[in-house]
Amino acid sequence: MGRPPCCDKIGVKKGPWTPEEDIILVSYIQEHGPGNWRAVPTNTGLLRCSKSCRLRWTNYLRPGIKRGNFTDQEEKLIIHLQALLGNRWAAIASYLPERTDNDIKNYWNTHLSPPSAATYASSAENISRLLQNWVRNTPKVNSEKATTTTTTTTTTTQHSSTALESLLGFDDSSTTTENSNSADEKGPSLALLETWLFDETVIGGGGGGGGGGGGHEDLIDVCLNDPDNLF
DNA sequence: AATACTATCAACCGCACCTGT
DNA sequence: TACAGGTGCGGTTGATAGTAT
Repeated sequence: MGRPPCCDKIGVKKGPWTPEEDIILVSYIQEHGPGNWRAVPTNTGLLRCSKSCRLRWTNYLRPGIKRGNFTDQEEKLIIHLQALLGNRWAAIASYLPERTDNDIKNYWNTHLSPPSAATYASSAENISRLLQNWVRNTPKVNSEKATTTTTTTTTTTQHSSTALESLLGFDDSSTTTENSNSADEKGPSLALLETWLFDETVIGGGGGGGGGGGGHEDLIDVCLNDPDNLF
């Protein structure tokens, strides 16, 4: 069933991009906008495959990308989101608009990956415990917000820890809903979790502290007050 | 000063999903 | 409804820079 490759292997340049290529790509996209990647190599004369052009744009050339070290807040957010969403880097990146999925993925693999993941929430029980704690401590605001999304889910969450597990998809029987959609298309349960996630009292969690800076609050503010901005 | 080792990042590859015909 | 093409995503690899010996 061989599907043809996205581009001819012959005559396609690989490896690092040169500044000249970057300029060509950027000016083309400035003129035509991103999209129709298939046409980009043809129209620009770049000897690159369409995927390579898209990748270069989204990971490097796209305006608004923040490079350099991740802040404490970003790191915490990534850890939280990874625990919730798994390795869905694109979905995680949507919460960090200034970072690319590739960046986040690299950061996770080099700084955070297996040990942190294991210690943070390696098991269903762990997450379930966290969520039970959340349910216990959740201010009404959260419930109300969640309720606006869906009342049935809210009532369910408040009463059963097994339901919490199934919400997260630990129960195989619930995988249909879980798998059918990507994280971008948030179901009610995810909306709940998001609310929990961005609730600073939970994140700050009693304590710890590492110094919750204003930057974190800013980020949360954006998430809570202007979520559209994130997508 | 030279070499070896490690960490980081950019880019590629293949698969899965989405959309149009 | 089925098929084909395009796009997006996640995993992996290779190159380079930085650090230690």
